[in-house]
Amino acid sequence: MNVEGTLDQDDPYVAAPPSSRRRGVLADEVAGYVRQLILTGSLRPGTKIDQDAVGRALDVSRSPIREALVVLGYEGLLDLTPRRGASVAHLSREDIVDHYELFGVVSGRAAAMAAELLDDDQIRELSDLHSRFTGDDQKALQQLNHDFHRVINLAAPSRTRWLLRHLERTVPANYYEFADGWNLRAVEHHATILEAIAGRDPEGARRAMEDHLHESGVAATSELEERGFFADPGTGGPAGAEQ
Amino acid sequence: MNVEGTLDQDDPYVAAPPSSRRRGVLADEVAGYVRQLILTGSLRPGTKIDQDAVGRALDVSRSPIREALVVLGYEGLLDLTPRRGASVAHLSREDIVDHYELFGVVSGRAAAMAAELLDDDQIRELSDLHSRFTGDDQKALQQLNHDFHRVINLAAPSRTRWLLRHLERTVPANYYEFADGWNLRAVEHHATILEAIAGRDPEGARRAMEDHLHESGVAATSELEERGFFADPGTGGPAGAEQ
DNA sequence: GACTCATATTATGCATAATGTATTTACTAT
DNA sequence: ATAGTAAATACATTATGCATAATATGAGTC
Repeated sequence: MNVEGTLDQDDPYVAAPPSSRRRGVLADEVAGYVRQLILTGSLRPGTKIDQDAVGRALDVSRSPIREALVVLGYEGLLDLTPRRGASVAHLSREDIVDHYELFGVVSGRAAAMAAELLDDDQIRELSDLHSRFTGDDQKALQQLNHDFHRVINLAAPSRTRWLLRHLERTVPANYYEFADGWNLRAVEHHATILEAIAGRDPEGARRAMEDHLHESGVAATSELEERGFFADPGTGGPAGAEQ
Repeated sequence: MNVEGTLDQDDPYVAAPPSSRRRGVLADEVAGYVRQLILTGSLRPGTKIDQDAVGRALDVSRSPIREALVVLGYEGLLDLTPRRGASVAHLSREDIVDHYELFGVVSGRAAAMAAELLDDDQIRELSDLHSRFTGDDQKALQQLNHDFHRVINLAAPSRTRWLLRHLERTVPANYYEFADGWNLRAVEHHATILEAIAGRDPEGARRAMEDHLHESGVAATSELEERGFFADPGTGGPAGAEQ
């Protein structure tokens, strides 16, 4: 049927990444691929995932695809229905905000522990990372931001770090977060957090971190809004039209 | 069920459930099965998962097993190494305590929202569930406990509920929790929580819930301790004895 | 013309086979 | 005897085939 040219209309499964062909992580690649499609809005909420189409796009079989779908289901990005396959979950603005709020209370816990447990070397490292947080290079900023939080999270026990990784992965925004003037706000927030930690003020650090994540959620939501991520077909629209 | 005889060394993959043969949920069954083996201590930390053995025990093929292992990996119960399969994660006392602490901050958030948002009917239902929390029937107590928390969590947004389900599933203790005098303590805790919610006191509800989960963690840890769940050589270190 | 039921088609889920990689074992050379 | 290397084995991972549930299509009836 679809030899190759018949994907013009609406076939979101287009980009066929380089055939890394490295075994053992195919499922991860597939998960990343589908995650991107979802978080960038290429796959709209409610859309069914066509396993064969994914397989064709990435040139892999259904085994790794299946594992990837299970993972994305656990991340909350897909709804898995037993004999009906997977479909893109409906993520509302409230869900995004809530997600960041959760991120906030867990990160806040880590920050409070950091204020008590980090040694002077680590605080110096934190300060150093903070001072380098300038420029326009999105990739670099993202890396610095990641490292900054990483040093803080080192003070938390492993289970907390595990949950933070989990929450971080599932956030639909990491990709665009530092657009506009957001990085300026982030620097201010980081300064407040750093100050509280250096001042050995656990509750202050917790509050600062919670605020930071809260505002991150607001920023992420409006960013996603602009990208048309919440493109409801409107509850008014009848159901028969979507593909 | 199957936990009694020689399950330590030889072949932990003993119980072969009836061949339900119902499609679409095989992976869930496998996940539940392996989860039980881990949480009951039949599979010790560091043990490699023998996929063929699981397949033989449950009479299923590799596909659903693989999906189950991916899930358990995401739950933190298994360590998945790319080309080296899955092995049981090392869960320390600190991990368990930490897990309940996380459970606490998220549940606390839900409880605080419940104090603000639950209507009178729901509070009555909560009170009713609470008053029925007596007797010795473990199953019934577990169900009542579950319902009690469920009503509270209804006040939280869906993402929070999702995370709570996630955290609940991963707790190595649900199975034995109400042993000993723990249910008496739980009743007291629930009374305090209920009081705060009925009194429209968000912060009180949060604190009460966090305390509840904290003590749950302590109880769970000692319960697991008694069952020999932490049967590693002391915190010192697992020298190269394990396989 | 709308609805119901039967049939055909599609796609999901599981089993099995094939493939490649890590690990162990055997052998040789120093 | 030991270290290094190469063959062999075991096993994780991916691909493919097949049975079945779900969905779409069309005929027949009210």
